[in-house]
Amino acid sequence: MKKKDIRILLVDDEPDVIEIIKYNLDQEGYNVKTASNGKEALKKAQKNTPHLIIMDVMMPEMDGIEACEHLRSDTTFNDTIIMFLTARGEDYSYVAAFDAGADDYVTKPIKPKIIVSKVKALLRRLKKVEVNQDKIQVGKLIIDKEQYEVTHKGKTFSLPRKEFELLYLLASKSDKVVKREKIMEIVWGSEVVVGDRTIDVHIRKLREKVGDKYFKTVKGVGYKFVKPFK
Amino acid sequence: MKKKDIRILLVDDEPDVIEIIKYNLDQEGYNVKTASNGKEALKKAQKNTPHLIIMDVMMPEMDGIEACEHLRSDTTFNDTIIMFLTARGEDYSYVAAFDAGADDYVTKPIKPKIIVSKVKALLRRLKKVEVNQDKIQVGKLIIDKEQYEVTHKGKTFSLPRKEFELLYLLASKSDKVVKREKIMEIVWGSEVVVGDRTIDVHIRKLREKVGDKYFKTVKGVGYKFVKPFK
DNA sequence: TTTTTTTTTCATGCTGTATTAAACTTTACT
DNA sequence: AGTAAAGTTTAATACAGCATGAAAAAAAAA
Repeated sequence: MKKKDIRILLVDDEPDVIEIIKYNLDQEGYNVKTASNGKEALKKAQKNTPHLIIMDVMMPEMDGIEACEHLRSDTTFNDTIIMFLTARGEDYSYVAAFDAGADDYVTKPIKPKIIVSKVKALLRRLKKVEVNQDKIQVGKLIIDKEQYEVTHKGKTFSLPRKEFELLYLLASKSDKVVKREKIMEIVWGSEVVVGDRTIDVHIRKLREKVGDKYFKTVKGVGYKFVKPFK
Repeated sequence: MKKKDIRILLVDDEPDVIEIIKYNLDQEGYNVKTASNGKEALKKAQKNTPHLIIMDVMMPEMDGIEACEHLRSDTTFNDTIIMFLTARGEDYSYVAAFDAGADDYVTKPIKPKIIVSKVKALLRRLKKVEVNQDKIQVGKLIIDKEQYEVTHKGKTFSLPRKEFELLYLLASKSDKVVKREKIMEIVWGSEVVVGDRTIDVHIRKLREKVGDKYFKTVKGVGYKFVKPFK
């Protein structure tokens, strides 16, 4: 995932704090939204599903602890990391914050360097969570068998079953030729008898929808999924 | 996972620090091992694969940063959370620690309450994966298995058993396709033989009652519960 | 029991997918 | 180059798979 695709929600009632942190995170290239209290934060979070929420504890309308509890009860935000900001010396807040489900805690005054460092560390974890065995990524192409969806250059679309399975098969053995008989066996099953042209036609569809360059035909043998740059 | 099955490795060269933290974590019921320098820590970690390592930065033999780098280069410890301890005022260490792959950072002097709180917060993620909650919230939809009730946009209503179980199954795997056979197996049980259309009809009921947008059909495969805003 | 609710089946029509046929193009080989 | 074999492409057709309405069957409630 690219930095600009990482969504951060910054919540504080003090505009100064917002400004300085936003500036530093913008510099790093993150996608930063802001809110000025817990209630607004919840709304924006619903729309946005941020990867990371940096939130002041003390705020009007709804404080950070309460907002955090709300977020933690919604599975939508299971993977959202919540980091709190607070003034020094409110020790009990530590406990309350972590009990509410916070992942991290920073005391004011803010040191931008530290915030950025922490953000990087917290997001490192995010990347690991993303891993899912049924997902193949080749260059800009992501094939997700769990969701039965394909993402190509940022656009997500679904494919008919046979087409999807054919694509998945080829991509999972990328750069290796898959023999026609093998394709037949796996995508169509060994009992079903369909003509040989059927495979061709499905390949054709994939070339249309996904991109010609990915599919190389090896005459007399089968097809090969290739990484276009290599 | 039970608390006593959560392995924590505590690394510090000062016996006093070890003692006070170990005491508090023992109280909480965690399985705590200790080491007094980085080298020893690596050895014990290899044997033990801890879930969490709490480690002093400054130590003889091998310091925490170096140990952390070693650990981070070994995929065995991909899921191990590393938390650093250090004396106050060494700001630069923050950055070094996080760059080495630390997940968290606590400054001495140690406040046991805070350590325990942080430990809980860090381990919450670990647990979440396994906890079998019987209340799911996805966006504005709350599904309560204990009450067999659903709350949607503030309105609460109950659903017939099969409908509820189907909804629960799909929502608990939201964004993932659940195959028809899987649905059949879980909602109806492997012995019962009912027609394939039965599933369709129940989906229809859910679409009527809960909202069309949540349910996506994946032809030839099954159904998928989607978060509408995404 | 009767009544109501829930679950399942069935029939129909529609949509998009899978398949085949056929004409055309490329590749491999003599 | 000439020819056969293999693959591509287009279009036409068959049909799987599902939504839908209605209604029977089963289970629960009254």
